[in-house]
Amino acid sequence: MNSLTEENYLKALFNLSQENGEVSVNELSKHLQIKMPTVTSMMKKLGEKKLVHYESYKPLKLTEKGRREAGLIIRKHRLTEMFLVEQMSFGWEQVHEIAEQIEHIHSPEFFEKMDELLGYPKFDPHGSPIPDKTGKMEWIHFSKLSDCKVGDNVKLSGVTNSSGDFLKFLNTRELKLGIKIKIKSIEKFDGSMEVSYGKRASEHLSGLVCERLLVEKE
Amino acid sequence: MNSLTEENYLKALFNLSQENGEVSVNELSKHLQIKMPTVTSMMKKLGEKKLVHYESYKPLKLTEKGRREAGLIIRKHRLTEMFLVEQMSFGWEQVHEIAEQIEHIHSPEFFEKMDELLGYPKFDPHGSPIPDKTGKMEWIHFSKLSDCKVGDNVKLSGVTNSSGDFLKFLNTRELKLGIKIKIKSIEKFDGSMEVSYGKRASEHLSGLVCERLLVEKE
DNA sequence: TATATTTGTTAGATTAATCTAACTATTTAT
DNA sequence: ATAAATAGTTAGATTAATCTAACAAATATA
Repeated sequence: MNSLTEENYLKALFNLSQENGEVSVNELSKHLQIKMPTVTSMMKKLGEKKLVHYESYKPLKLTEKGRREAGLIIRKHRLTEMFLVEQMSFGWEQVHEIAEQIEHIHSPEFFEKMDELLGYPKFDPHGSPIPDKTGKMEWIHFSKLSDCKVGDNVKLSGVTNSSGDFLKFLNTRELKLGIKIKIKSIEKFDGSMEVSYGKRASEHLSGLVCERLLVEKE
Repeated sequence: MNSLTEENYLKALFNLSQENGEVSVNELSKHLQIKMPTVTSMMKKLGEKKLVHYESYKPLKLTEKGRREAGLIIRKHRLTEMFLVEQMSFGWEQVHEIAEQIEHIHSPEFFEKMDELLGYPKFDPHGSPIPDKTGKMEWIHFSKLSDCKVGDNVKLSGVTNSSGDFLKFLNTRELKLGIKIKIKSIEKFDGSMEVSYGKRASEHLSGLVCERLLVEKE
């Protein structure tokens, strides 16, 4: 059994290694806001538990076992977010903080029931995939809105940032998952876009926002 | 903010002091399965935080503040049990373990929402009263079935023990809250009873079981 | 390549929560 | 009323998770 603290390290490693599979001590330290020596010693401990491949001065990598355990924590987190939105009518901007705590509950039956009540969802309210019961996660190929071209018609399918402030901003613009967006023009130097969607004929989205919106091309 | 550990001491004190308002270090130690010296030192700490009246060799008493904070934890526990039974269709024998963990979640909105979805319940699935938002709990005057007389017609309104085994036993006998029970005879020397209820014309209940069933006289 | 910067590790201290062993106070029973 | 039993406390050790200070390795830069 892993401690709550260990679970948080595993989860952070899982999330950070999404790109290249490797994470530096420094990166992990910054992400968790925990000083590097503390991270080093935890990595040694997780190394002994065969959850992380640890060697001095080498980048960190989760083992297969580590990836599985981390995936299961993230599964609990995302199922919880979905449950809060779908069954308890929370807004998608409210659920991260609560799920951050509930993901550490030890009760297979509890999450099994959530999954069942939700109809075995594949994505959470922010469009992130929910790992399966073995901790495995299908990786998805959504594009960033910022990588699209003028004239593209796309479907908003996810966000790369679940901070309350960002999601509240999207709420004010009626930007929710599933809507169709048409790109009317792109401002080269700052990456901002002029788009239309729903009842909004013309909206300006900053480069930062476009970077954070994940879309599927039709 | 109290730690999870502190919360568990507060809750235990609250539950144990239901009778006389005072608890011995020994009692608390046994209940929590934590050695007495550890309990003593935690009591000093809670004393400094003004949650407990602590004096060497004197019985322990929660302060007003301590009683409020403990009541709020128990509120979260009981709301959770109710939510698990009513909204997630768990059995009443399954919910204690899960609620034991969820009671430590810090999120007023989460429990507020539960309360609302449940229609502001006053009792949990085992018939225990749910403290209000200020941590105050109405004390209730249910009698034990074992204190009733032959011929009494009573309503089963609560249980004093929420262990899975006991509740599963009640399930097998179709004994659930709300049913009407008629006492047909009492065995003096062991306190066991012959009763009838629902479709069961004659059932034998041991003295131990009768001690644990709370009823309201008509 | 030599130096400076950044990254990572070691050593040692701190805090919370726990324990055991030894001692003291209170309560119970003869 | 004294001895025995029970309850409570003190002292000191342990473990997990954190920190700072000092040092070492790796990387970037001049």
